[in-house]
Amino acid sequence: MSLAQIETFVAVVETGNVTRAADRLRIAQPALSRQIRGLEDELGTPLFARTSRGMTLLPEGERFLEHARRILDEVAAARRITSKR
Amino acid sequence: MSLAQIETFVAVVETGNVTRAADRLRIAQPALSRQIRGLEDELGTPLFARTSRGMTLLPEGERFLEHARRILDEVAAARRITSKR
DNA sequence: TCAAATTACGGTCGACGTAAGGATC
DNA sequence: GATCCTTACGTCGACCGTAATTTGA
Repeated sequence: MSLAQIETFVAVVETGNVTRAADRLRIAQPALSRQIRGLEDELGTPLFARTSRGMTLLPEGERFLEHARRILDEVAAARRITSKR
Repeated sequence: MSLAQIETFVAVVETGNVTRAADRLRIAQPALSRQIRGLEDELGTPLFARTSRGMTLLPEGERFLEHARRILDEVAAARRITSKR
């Protein structure tokens, strides 16, 4: 699991769509698609249902999302340890 | 910043020593040393003081450590979303 | 047939390990 | 001189982007 995968996951959740998530993160769709796939493989369960309109969260994805957001928040805070005051 | 760097950082804090941290994580010392250096470079501040006995945390390192532990805890929890019940 | 995701494929860049180098006691 | 950490250097694997393929409305 990588921070890039977690950021990607959240972007897909928020855009509902791999294409728009890729635009937002400025990387190509296939790279993003592979990151999601790799994450699901590692967890051993799908996080999204693929529809013809895009990706929608499954219950496992909802649970993962809670942790993902906390991780990204903590990472952002960790980056700021130096700029306090 | 990567999860590997964060894990490495915590291992160095807990062992007080790059050599023992490398043993614990089963990677070579230079790789571990580079991860710490890269982390410090990215943050723009040293996290450890280098002594002849090993590495001791600086105040910035103490602050980083709080976030690092929460990140690793959340990652562990995120990995477990699938094994609930 | 359009819009979406995925798979194939080749290239590049990062990160590793071994080995050598410094520094401190 | 022993015990740390760091720098040098060559190699290999992971990940990216372009292009082709697949799937569904």
